[in-house]
Amino acid sequence: MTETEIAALLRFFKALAHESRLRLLGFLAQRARTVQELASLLGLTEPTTSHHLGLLRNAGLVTLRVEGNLHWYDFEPSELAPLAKSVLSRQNVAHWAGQARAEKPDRLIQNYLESDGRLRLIPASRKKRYPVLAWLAAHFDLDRRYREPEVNQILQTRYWDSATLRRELVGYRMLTREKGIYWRLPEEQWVRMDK
Amino acid sequence: MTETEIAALLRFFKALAHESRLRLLGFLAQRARTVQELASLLGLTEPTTSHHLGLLRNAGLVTLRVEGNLHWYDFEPSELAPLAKSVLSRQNVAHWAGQARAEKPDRLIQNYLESDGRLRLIPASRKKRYPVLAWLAAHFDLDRRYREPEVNQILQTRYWDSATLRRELVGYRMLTREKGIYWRLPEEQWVRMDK
DNA sequence: CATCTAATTAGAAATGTGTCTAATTAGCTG
DNA sequence: CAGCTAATTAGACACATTTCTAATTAGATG
Repeated sequence: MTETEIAALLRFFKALAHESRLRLLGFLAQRARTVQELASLLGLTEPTTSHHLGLLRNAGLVTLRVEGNLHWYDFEPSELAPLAKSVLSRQNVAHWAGQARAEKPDRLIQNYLESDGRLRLIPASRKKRYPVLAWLAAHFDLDRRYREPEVNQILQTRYWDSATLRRELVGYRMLTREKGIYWRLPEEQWVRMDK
Repeated sequence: MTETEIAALLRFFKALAHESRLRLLGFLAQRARTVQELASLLGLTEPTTSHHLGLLRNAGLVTLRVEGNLHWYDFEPSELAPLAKSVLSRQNVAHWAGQARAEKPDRLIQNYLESDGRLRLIPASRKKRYPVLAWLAAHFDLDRRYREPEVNQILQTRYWDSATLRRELVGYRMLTREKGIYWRLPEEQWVRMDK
């Protein structure tokens, strides 16, 4: 086994040898996320989060897609991390996330909220609409079924046009519907940000 | 995923996140070894080696079998390390060992050598004879074939009774013979110390 | 049982890693 | 282009890990 292969192996194991990074991978295995969202989920600052993401990227465990100002990281092991490709399934890794930190909504969402916490408007650009819809989806329990009036009622606490929100949520597969009954889908089934 | 499962996962990755420990695992994947032999192979002191072995053991990657005064460690992942069991084959891990450090024979062997480097006697106890025979086996190239007189000649540089040594080496499957031709076997085929 | 040997444990110095604040870069928005 | 936003980079400090020497433990040997 060559010098560089050992070095790659070492980078790989070192990347996984810290709780913050396991949790980061967990959240990324659920769906692609931006740095500030991850920082808020973990309760760390953005520079620290950025540092950890750099290590994960170096180990070939995550990818980065830059979209304007936003950096979308995703759990996507490369050939650099053959062990990861064969062993770490998205499903399993998603469980490493653990408890998210007290979810004060991140700045991006805050910008679209009134002081009373209601939505000012639905962001026009796809890349800003996505996190806002994700935040709305979190208003629903994963294991509960809802009838349409209930869905509307919940959404109306956040925005006057509940019908549009409902349609958008279904479009992104954050909610789904069958025979008039709605329920929330787990994040790994959402239409991915980057697709 | 529970608190303790994450903790176990973390112990596992941390155990693998240091070059010395990857190399230790490499040497152990070849065969069971004592602390002082490992220390000598890595070029570390015994306390340091002992410390690393403790971490590996805690992570469920190696086992320890005490035999009198000697502690035999072996690469033998437990259920504590499910990832290891499924992914880290003995064969592959053996390559992590890398270059052994300048092999000044360890104390145990030194005790059986004259000042000129010749063997004083063949240790009577199985557990001391084993490392001495391993040291003798290293006198032979892995990829070469030897005729019996050659084998005797090499062994006679170390001890007067080459015939007994030759028989012992074959018995432990450190050497093997077919139609009067001898060759050295890789360590993973030796009769294991602990069996 | 006195002594020797292999290993571990204690404790200290050196090195490495994680985290923060402050400064900087790069992209977007009016 | 002036100002704003998301992210990274720099630098400093705290915390954790590695490694050593010295002391201790536990088994073997005469």
